[in-house]
Amino acid sequence: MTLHDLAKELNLSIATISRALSRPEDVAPLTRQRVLAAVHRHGYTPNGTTRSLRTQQTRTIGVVVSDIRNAFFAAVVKAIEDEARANGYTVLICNADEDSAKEEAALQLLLDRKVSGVINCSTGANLDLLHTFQKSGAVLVDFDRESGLKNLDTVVVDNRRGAELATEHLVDLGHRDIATVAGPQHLSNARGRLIGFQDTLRKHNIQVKKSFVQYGNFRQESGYQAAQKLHSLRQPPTALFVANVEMAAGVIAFVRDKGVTIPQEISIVSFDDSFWARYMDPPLTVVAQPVETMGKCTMELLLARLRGGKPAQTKVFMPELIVRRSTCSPARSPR
Amino acid sequence: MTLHDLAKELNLSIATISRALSRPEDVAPLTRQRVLAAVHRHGYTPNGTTRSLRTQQTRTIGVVVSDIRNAFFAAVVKAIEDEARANGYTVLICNADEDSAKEEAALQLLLDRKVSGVINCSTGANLDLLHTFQKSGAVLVDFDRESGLKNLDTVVVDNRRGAELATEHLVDLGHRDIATVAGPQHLSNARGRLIGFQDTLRKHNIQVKKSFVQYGNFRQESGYQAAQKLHSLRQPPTALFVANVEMAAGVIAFVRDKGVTIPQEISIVSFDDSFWARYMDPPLTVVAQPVETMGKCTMELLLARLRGGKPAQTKVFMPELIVRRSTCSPARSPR
DNA sequence: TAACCGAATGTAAAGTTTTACATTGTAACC
DNA sequence: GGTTACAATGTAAAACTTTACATTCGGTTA
Repeated sequence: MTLHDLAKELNLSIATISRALSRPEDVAPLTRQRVLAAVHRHGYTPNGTTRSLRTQQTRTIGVVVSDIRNAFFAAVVKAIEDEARANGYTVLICNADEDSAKEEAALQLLLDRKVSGVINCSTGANLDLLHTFQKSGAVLVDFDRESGLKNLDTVVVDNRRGAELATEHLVDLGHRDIATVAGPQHLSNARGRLIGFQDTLRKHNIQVKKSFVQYGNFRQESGYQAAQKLHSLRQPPTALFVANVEMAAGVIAFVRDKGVTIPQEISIVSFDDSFWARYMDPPLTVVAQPVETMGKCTMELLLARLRGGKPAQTKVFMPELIVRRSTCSPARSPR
Repeated sequence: MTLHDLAKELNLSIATISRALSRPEDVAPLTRQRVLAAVHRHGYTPNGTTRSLRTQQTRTIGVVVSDIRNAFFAAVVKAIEDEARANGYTVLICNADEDSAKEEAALQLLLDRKVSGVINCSTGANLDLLHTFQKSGAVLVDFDRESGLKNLDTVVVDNRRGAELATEHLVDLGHRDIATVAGPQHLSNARGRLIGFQDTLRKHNIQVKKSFVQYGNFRQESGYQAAQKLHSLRQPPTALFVANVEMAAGVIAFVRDKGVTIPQEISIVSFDDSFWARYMDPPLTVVAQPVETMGKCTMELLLARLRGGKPAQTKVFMPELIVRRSTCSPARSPR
């Protein structure tokens, strides 16, 4: 059922039908009624594809996240979507799995679809594609990580500060053998978290052992492996700062497999909070990001940009340490 | 940058450019090379919107779920998306929040977008809209709940069996005062779970008290409220079967707020498993669904349907009881 | 009554791609 | 050499909507 069909049925021109739907005041009341009745009778819906073609805008925002099952991203996406929908935009979610090839595929898809904007949790690769986006007139926003591109809005948490908060907390408890499961260093957030960790230790004159810095890829399995490596060390750490929830999940899986007790044998503090962190055994001490606010803000910036005007800006949100029970003073006294 | 622009630049017709990209063998090797070079040089991407218009297919599948933050749906969506992408389809995710008005908006959006198919976790309202979909030629699949429509593929878990498993487990432990936090009864899965619960109790000659059946809406807050009501009963239950994870989260939040101990004071078994359930305090006894398999299967059915042929079918998956430590025998002896 | 006005409706173009059909040019064959 | 055949490319229509501009027609004004 198209405008054409309706026009024929009602003996009107397609223009009149179109107008009856989009600018009711431009059409005689009686005509409008007839049109509306027919539309309803046939369950007609304008073809969004064609409208996009004609109006040259898809009113769609692409969001590239690493994994929608990750509670952090799920929450962000929800916030983004609510805000988008409220403004008449649709959100297209793509999983990149922290894999630059998949990210490329996702971006290519969004490019094909001529989205109005992209919220990118970049792997840092694919700069060329992102650049193509900008040239195409799409609005780009970096979220969670900085792609390194110029002239785009950026929404991040203060990663160094978050790591400081976490590390400081461990040091305060008396730990000296503190390790970290860091994220991939090509990501700005992972770098920030590692630097915050290292700086804090140095500030307290604690040597940063190389073996105490394990690198993961922000995904669960890598957390498991990192924990494994740390555990097999001659002198394992008494405390651990994990750079994101997913890896923390992996760490916890390993620790449980091994029967290591938290926090007595190892204190754990992780970046990112989630509903479950609170009810875990033991409840997890975490560095929480204001997820909903950040998601909403991201979309607001994007929409503002779309409406034109405003120059690009960077919003840095403050993380918060939530002390629960996965951290305590070390059993063996510090050397 | 459009075909037109490229054509002008290369002094070819748009048809040739189009062919060079979509059916390389129909074009002279040299020409193809020239085209490819230009395409690459300009970062040209065919306009997906227009292509959809021309080919009359969007290669997009809409998925309507209640909340993407719900671990069950997050996992399902991931599985669906992977399978879709592997087959050249894009997935459009919509949140309905178990709210029929929001579901309507979501379906309307998908209708506008002329999606090729819809995977619907229906609230059961909006049958008319779903019907419009079918008339429009889109393929519909019911997931998790049955909309009641005829002639569509359906993927569900055996809800009665799941509830039986859970309830039987509680009865076996010696519980007689068993309550349930049921889902909204207009949803087929919620009905199945309640019936399985009731039948099992009856089978064991246990009276099903009215006050022991609390109804929630499958969302967290309603779990909290239901727990509250059960807790305030003169004679509270010693065991509880919760009909989904989200409500279980609410129940746990309440139970913790009140300082009630699990499982000593109350045994809890919930529908749906998640990574965290295992590491909670105590680890949660659950009825698990084969989430990934179900998600993948759903998409496979949909794609098969899209390719034509196959009549609609219903796949019922078997749930599995995973006993962890949130259930034990009751402290007070059964009356 | 002629001229004009405005409301209601119609006409047609544009947006970009795909593809059936048409055209061109060249090589092969008799 | 003229016909055939085929490969390469071109032409133009179609997909459906929005919208600038054009037309129609009843009524108002001088």
